[in-house]
Amino acid sequence: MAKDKKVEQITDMEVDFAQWFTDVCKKAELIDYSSIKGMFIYRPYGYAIWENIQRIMDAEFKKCGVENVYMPMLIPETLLQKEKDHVEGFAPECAWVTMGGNEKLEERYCIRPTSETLFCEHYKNVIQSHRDLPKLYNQWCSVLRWEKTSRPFLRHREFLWQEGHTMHATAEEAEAFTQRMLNVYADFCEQVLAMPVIRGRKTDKEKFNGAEATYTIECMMHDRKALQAGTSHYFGDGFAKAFDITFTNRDNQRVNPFQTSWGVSTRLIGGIIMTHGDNNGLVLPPKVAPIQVIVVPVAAHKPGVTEAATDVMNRLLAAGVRTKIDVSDNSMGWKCAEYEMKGVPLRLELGPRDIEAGQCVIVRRDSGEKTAVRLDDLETKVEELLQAVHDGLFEKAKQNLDEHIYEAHSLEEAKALQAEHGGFIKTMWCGDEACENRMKDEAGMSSRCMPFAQEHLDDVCPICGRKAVKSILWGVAY
RNA sequence: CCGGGUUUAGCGAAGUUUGGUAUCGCGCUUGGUUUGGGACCAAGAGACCGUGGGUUCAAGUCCCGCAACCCGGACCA
Repeated sequence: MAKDKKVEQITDMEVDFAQWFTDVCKKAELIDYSSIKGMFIYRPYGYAIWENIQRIMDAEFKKCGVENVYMPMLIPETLLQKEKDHVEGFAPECAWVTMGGNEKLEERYCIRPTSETLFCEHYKNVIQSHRDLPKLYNQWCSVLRWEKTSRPFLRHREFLWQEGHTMHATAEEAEAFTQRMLNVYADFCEQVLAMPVIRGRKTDKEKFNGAEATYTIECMMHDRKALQAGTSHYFGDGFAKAFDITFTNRDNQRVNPFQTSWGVSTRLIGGIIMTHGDNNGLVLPPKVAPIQVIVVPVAAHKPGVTEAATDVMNRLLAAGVRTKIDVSDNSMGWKCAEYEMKGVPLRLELGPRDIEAGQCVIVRRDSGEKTAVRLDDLETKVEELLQAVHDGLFEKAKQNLDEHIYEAHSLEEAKALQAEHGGFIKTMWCGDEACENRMKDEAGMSSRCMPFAQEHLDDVCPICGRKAVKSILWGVAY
C-alpha cells in the first residue's frame, strides 16, 4: 500500500512494472550496466545470489551422478553446422571470432551460444562401449547470444548458466533422465527459491532447436507474465548420428547413444525478483540470500550495545547463519530502508531496552511482522523464522499462480481473459501449429506448456474445432 | 531489426528555442551534534556536457555519423 511505502527511489510496481524491476536491480545493488548493450556487470551482492544457487544446485546434480567439466568457449563453424536444425536455430544470434592477433582466421569461430556440438565432438572420442555409458557431464559457464533487446537478468547477450549434457545407452534411460533433471529444477525452484512451478512439455513450435522433446518449468511473475525458469531436452539419437557417435552394445552391435541436455541461467534471479519483490524492493528467499540476518544495533553509541550486537552476530555465524552487522552511524530509518531494498529476510534489532530485557526484536522482510526473541532461544528462533519466511513466500507465490490460471473454451474467451486478467489461460488443443500461430496472432499469447497434469476440458480444440488431444497453457512470456 | 524518446558530477535534474567563464538537489569527504523507520550544522571535493567528425573568433547549445539506455512492435532462455 502506498501509505506504507518507505522507499521513494523505487517506482511502485503498479505504476510501471518494468521500471520497478529496473529500480530494484539497481537499488539492491545486484547489477550495473556496462558499455556494451546486453552485457551486464554482476555486483557482489547479485553475484553472491548466483553463487548460492550454484552451490546448492551443484550438490543436487552430484547426487544424480553428474560430473563437472569445462569446454572451450569457441566453436569452429564447421562443427556448429553438423546438426542442421540446431545451426538454423542459433545462427541468427551467433557472434563470431574472425581474427587471431593480426591474422584473419582460415575458419571463423562462433562464441558458444550453447555447447551441444562441443560435447558431441568430445563424446565421440570417449564413448566406445556400453561400459562407457552413461556419460553425465555438466558445465557452469557463460554463453553468448546476440539478442536484439536486453534486460537485466531476463535477457542478456552474455549470461551465466549451467548446461548438462548426457549420453545414454537406451532411449528409455535418456528420456527418464531428461525428466529427472526437470524435477531437480522444479524441486529447486520450489524448495530453495520458494517459486511454485508448472511442469510440462513444450510444443514442437516452442521446443529447442534439434531436440525431440523439450520439458519446461513455467513460473508466474507479479505482473502475471510467464517465465520459463528451466528446460530439459531429450534429443533421441539425432545429434549422435550427425556427429557419428557410436558404441558397441552387449550384443556386439555398433549403435548410437541417446542424448539429453538441460539448463538454468541467471534468469532465475530475475524470477526471484519478480516473484517475491515488493514496492520496498527486493525480497530474497532465505536459502539463497547472501545475508540472511542483518543485525542492527539501536542507539549504538550507548555503552555495551555494539558489543552485545556483535555477540549476537557471532552466535548466529557459529550456527551457520549468514549474518552481518551494521555499525555505521546511519540512522535507524536509513538502515531499515537499506536492508529492505536489499531483501534481507530477517532484521534483528538490539537496543538498550532489549538488552535489559534479555531479548532482541526480529522483523520479517516478507510480512513486516515483529517478534520479540529471548536471547537464550536465539539460534532456534532464527532458524524457525527463516523457514517461516520461506514458507510465507512460497504460499504467497502459489496463491498468485493458482488464482491466475483461467479456463477458456473458445479463442475469443481466451483472448478476453488474457486481456482482462493476464496469467495462464488453460484450453484444449488439437496439436496443430496453425492453431498455435492463430493464438499468437489474435490473442498475443504463446503456448507455455502442455502440463504433465493433463485435464479434460472439452472434446475439441477451441481454435479450429477439430478433435482435441491435449490440455495446454497459454500466456505472455518473458 | 522497425518506430518514438533520452544521454550534462556517483544519482536525479536545469541550462539548448536566441552559441559567449557549468547551475541546483541528493549523495560523497572532513569536523561536530545525533541515532527505536531514510537526522542536523559547518567547511570542502567532484563535470574536457555519451562518442567521433563538421560549422564558428567562440559549441552543452547549430549540422552529420555512431553507441548506450528507456517505451512500443517483430524475434528470442
